[in-house]
Amino acid sequence: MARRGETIELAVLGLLHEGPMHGYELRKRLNLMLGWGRVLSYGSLYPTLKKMLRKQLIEEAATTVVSRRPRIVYQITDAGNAEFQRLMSEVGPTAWEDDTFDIRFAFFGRADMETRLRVLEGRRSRLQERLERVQKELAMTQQEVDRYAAELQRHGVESVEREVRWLSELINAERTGSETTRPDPNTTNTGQSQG
Amino acid sequence: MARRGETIELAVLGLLHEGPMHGYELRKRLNLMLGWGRVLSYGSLYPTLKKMLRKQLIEEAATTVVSRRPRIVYQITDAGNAEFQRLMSEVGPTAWEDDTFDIRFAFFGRADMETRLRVLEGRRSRLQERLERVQKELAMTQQEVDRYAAELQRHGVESVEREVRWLSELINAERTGSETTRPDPNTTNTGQSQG
DNA sequence: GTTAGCATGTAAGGAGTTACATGATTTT
DNA sequence: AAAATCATGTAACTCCTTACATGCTAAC
Repeated sequence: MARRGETIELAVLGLLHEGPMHGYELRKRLNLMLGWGRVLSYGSLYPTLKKMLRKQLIEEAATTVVSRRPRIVYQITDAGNAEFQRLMSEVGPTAWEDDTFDIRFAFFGRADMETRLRVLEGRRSRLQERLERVQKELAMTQQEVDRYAAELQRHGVESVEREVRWLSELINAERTGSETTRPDPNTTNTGQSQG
Repeated sequence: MARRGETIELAVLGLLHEGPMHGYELRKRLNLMLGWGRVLSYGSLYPTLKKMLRKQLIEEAATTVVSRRPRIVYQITDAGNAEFQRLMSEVGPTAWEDDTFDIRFAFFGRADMETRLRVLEGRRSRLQERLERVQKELAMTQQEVDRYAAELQRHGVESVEREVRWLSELINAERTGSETTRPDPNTTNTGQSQG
């Protein structure tokens, strides 16, 4: 079973799928990819790379160009590929928590449809359970909630509901095989200058 | 400067504002309040309560009814009130990260408008910076992104834009003093004890 | 009278950040 | 030549979770 710490490993394996990369670049790509929350630190990445080297999930690539800069370029091994597939198709809580779901989703292109559907549906079920639980408890604890606390609740519920709809669209798209998730290019966003 | 760990303390202080409570109840309320991410564990809460006792931010309340159950009821002290105000009005990164922003927002009813605006605007600026940074890097790294990775990006941007709009509405409501959600008769600041 | 849930705690350990330390190379 | 950024790494520390340990009380 995947411990939480394997999230970084999965991300590294997924990125190295695209081709050899060195640590610094991995960090940049990773932060861009999941930049909506935390930022991955060197103190976390480099030890992980060392560990993955030991486990032979990755290996140092032969330097093609004679060192412009002293850097260690990593590439994925066969064992690494196998581990990537194993982690991607894994079910259970670790697969649909916020962070780890995002990583998995980003690498969906390398997974088969069965896996994609399993992860998407698992995530959706989990969010729906959260919604039900909160709404039940909310109904039970019918206390005079403060205005701001109530607004936070409302906003939270709305966000999760939106996420559920997004997942449903994706699941539908997978099932029908239709490529385009959104046919209309003019959705209501494009952040106007709000003052 | 507030370390990250003071988030739980802030939450406890905010909840105890409503009245004395014991640990088990605090945990339930907290998990309901910020149930959208992690769940607070006992191993985290109880040591924090002990620590807060030592710092005299809270104290054991005299048991009014002779113990139905053996439980320790805590209530907030004057020092705790002061600390609560200090934490609420604190600026800087710790105030507008995801988790800690939610807590602060939930207790806005106990903060003055100046503080509320500062926190809301700080949070909005931060999200806008993220958006700009990501979109700039996205434009720079004009690589052929995989379909799923692109969809994840799009969804992420959309979510943050939505959050920014939400914050803008709230800021506007604060400024005009209009209470769009409901006309709440009295949510006066400077938390009144109920006893 | 036994199960389920209330209630409080501790010990061990995981996961990751911060701060530190070092040096090369590109840009100004 | 200086500053910025690229690039790698380590040590200490923080925060929190998991798992364990204990016992009460309400309900069936």
